[in-house]
Parts: sequence; structure tokens; C-alpha cells
Amino acid sequence: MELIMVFKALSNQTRINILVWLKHPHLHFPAEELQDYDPNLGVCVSDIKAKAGLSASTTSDYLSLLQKCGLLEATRVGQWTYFKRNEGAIETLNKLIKEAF
Amino acid sequence: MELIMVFKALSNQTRINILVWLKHPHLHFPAEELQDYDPNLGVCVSDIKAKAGLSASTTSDYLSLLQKCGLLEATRVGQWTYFKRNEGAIETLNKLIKEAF
DNA sequence: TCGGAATTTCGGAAAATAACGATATCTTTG
DNA sequence: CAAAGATATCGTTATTTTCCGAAATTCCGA
Repeated sequence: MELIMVFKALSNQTRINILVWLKHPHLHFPAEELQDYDPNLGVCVSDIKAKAGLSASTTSDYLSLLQKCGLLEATRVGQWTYFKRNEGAIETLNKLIKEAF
Repeated sequence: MELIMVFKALSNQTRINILVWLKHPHLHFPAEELQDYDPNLGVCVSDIKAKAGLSASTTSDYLSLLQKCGLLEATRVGQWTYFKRNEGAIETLNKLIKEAF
């Protein structure tokens, strides 16, 4: 994990929000969208797009940026792509920050 | 402290480096420059400029950005401005990141 | 007070990022 | 196979960031 890539990814309020929303999806997404929510999968792009109020392309860009720097994991299931937090990477990040700074 | 401002400040390798250099100045700056180094003051702009290999204006910009977001503290002494880490703020940052993510 | 050194401020050119719509791809369903 | 929905990719314009040199400011010593 490259610290600078993570910081770039997090220097945008919406991307920070996405990471926070995905920590406890039930607190941030409408119940009907999480009908059959699976913690192993996460939340699909459209639900995140609706919550963020951004276009599909921007939402997709953001999610894949967060994925590229390791903070999110994606799983394709049929026509949907689900994103969830990579808790291991986030823990590593905390350690890295603690020891670097 | 605004998390997003901190992340923007840290999304630049030189600014990350400055923060690391200032953690243990003796490991990163020539001894003759730290002749009368005072932990309460830190390191002056010219020494940081020399280490970073940037122009005076850019160095000054970077340092004041790091100061504005709370990570550094500045003290003017005569014609020199010394910068040191704001350890309290950095600790707060660690906590914020830990609880936010 | 004058010159010079350290730093800051300002304006600008180049590079990077933001965010979109259009288009392409992939998948399911009729 | 065709159509429709979800997502990804691409090309674009607008905004932001990077980094500099020139000019301004501050301070010290002669």
C-alpha cells in the first residue's frame, strides 16, 4: 500500500464519505436497498451512486480509485458490482500512519 | 482539524517527507545546519528548502500549507522562520483517522 | 540608513484532477 | 437473438494543484 496514493484517494470529501458509509451500511443506505445485504459483498454501485448524488461514471471512477489504492474490494455478481471496505488494508493504513508520522 | 485539509496536504510526496524529516531532524539534516538546533523551534526554511531541492517560494508554500492544516508550527526568530511538528495535532489526527475509518 | 539575506506573496504556465455525457461491455430476461 | 439494465471506459471541459521566478517584506549588521 502506497501512503501517497491513499492520501490522494482520501483528498476528496465524497470518497471519504464512501469509506464511512461502507463501515456501517445500515446507517447510511435505505433499508429497501439493503434488502439482501451481504457483508461479504458490500453495497452495489447504483446504491452508492444514489447516495453520493453523482453520475454513474464518476461514481465508478471513485470506487475503482479506492479499490486501486487498496481501501475497497470489489466483487462482481451478475450485472452488479459490489464494493466493501478492505478492513485489513485500513488497519495497515492506521499502522503505517502511526509509524510514519 | 479538518481531515480533508490534512489529506490534501499529505497528498504530495515532498510534504510527506517534510513531516518525516522533522520527526528526527538529526537523521535527515547535515549536522552543521543543526549546529544550535532547538527542539522548541525546529528547522528553518532554508535548511528544509535545501533538503527538498525546491525553490524558496515552493518551500514556503508547502510549509505554510502544512501549518494551516495544523500539522506544523512556525516560530519567527529574527530573519528566520523555524518549523516544527505539532505533535499534539498529529496524535489527534491518528485518533480521528482511527475513529472515522 | 543602506545592502543583503531569509522569507513571503503574487502571478502565471504546465500538469493533474474532477466530473460529466456518450459510448461500450457485460449480463439477464423475454 | 434482441432489449434493457448495471457498470466501465473514453474523451471532454472546467477547476485545482504544482512549482517557479519576480517582486515585496522583514530584519540584521555595517
